[in-house]
Amino acid sequence: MQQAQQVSDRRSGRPLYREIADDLLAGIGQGLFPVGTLLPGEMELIQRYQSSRHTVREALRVLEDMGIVQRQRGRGTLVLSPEAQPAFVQMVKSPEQLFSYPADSAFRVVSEDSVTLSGAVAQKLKASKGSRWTRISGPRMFDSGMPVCWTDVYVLPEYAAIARQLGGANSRPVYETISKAFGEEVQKIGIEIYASSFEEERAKALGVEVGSPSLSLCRRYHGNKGRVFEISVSEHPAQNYSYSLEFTSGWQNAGHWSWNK
Amino acid sequence: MQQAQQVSDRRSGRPLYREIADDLLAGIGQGLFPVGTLLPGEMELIQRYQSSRHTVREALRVLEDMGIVQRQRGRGTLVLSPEAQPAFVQMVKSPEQLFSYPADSAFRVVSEDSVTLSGAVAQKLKASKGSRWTRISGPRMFDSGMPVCWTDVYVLPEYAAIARQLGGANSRPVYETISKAFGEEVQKIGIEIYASSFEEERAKALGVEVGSPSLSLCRRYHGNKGRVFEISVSEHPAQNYSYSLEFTSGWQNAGHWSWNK
DNA sequence: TGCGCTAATATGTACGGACAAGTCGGAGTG
DNA sequence: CACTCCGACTTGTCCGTACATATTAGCGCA
Repeated sequence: MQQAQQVSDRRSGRPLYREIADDLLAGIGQGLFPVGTLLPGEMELIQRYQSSRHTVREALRVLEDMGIVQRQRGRGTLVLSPEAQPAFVQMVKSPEQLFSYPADSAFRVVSEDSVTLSGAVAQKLKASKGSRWTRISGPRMFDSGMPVCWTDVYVLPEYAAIARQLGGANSRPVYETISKAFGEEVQKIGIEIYASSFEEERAKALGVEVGSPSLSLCRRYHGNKGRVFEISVSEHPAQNYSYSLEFTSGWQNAGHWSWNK
Repeated sequence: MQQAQQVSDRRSGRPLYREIADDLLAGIGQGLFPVGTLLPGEMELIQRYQSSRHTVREALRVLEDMGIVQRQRGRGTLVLSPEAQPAFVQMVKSPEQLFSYPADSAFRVVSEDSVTLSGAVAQKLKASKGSRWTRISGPRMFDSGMPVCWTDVYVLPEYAAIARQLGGANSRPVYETISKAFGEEVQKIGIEIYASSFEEERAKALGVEVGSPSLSLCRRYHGNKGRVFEISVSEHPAQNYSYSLEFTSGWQNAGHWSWNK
């Protein structure tokens, strides 16, 4: 069936380049073109499918956009993955949207200290036990006086200086402040969401009942070489905070970045 | 500068189609082609840049992959966004991973009834007040007896029949069962996460303390024409459940889905 | 006014050709 | 044996053409 000299009847209503892509995909899935090997060259595919180079390249482009293959000039088309990976993708225009802190709220720094992570905290932050961080803590309140959350921000000791730039008039996210000051480019953000309940001290600071449910978000920011340079933990009163996401059906894709040297 | 008769010198080392894409991008950013309007047609761009249709289309394809424009046969190229949007993208290979329910757990249906949404519930589900749904409720437990969560699944009345296929041996997600049985293709999934505390009835069913914190997830599944066909609400005991996400810097992309009817 | 048909226009698909540029192995040379 | 260079091969870029198909506006007609 697959790899026939010609792709079936051509009355399917599907474009030829899609038929070819499907056929190649099936061939990859069946092990005709194992992962890690090179696909037949364009010229060979042209003969195989009795088609034009343009059409064959269009088919290969589809596979590339799906993340199935990777093409490289002068070398060939490398098989990366055995099957189509329809992916649900969430889009966030900027890391800022991962915060979604209300604009009419402000962060107030109440403490800044240097800490060495104990086992329990290290596990919660997914950081290595014994590592040293500068911790900046305080509540975020609406201008109206309503509490937004309590936040603990952990940054690398060498970035401790940014503590003085936070709070008050500066409503920019911490990662952005660090990014500008030290040239860290955010490459990845990990978020963990869990529920808990407020212990006494923080409940008092936010003016909520002790033991009332809280929604906590732990965000880990990876910088230039994948190194985690900031971890923040925010604890929100449950009744006025929720976190929403939206995923859209699509393909994974890796394309159109600047290969140019 | 932008929209010159020819794109600068062509000695930049960058491919012509990228130069054209950059030029169009600059034009969009400067308001020459406002968001919501149509870009000049391919033929006009060919004249403008003194290039071939193939090259112009390649440039437009770049913009489309970046999410800047959307192309539509017979209509034109619509400007969607004013600028390149390096986006943080979360990839989930399949909607199934949005569940991440442990394999060694099972859903037990304890009730199935037809409900008309009251204002409060409708607001929580983000559905219209007064709309009718079939609600399937029950706990999900580990094989060991530990509670995973309590789940309320709301499906369109015409899909009520799937209730009989749930629970017990069928550990597949509800959306998948509906998808197969009725041909709904999941196009979008919205998730809202919030914290709450267990009320008596469910606390008893799951064997947790009344009033203990819970992590709740409300998932809304959009089907063929964007219509919501399933809403599920899961309430997890906080101490043994967290939700984690990972975002990677990349391009937003929307391509190669099956437009085919 | 409202409807349906038609023509113009836009993008999608598919064919053809040519040259550029990167990769890799083998022939040739020291 | 190690190194360089060259040529074969592969994908990238770019040009040309033709026809298919979806959309829309406008015309004609009831």
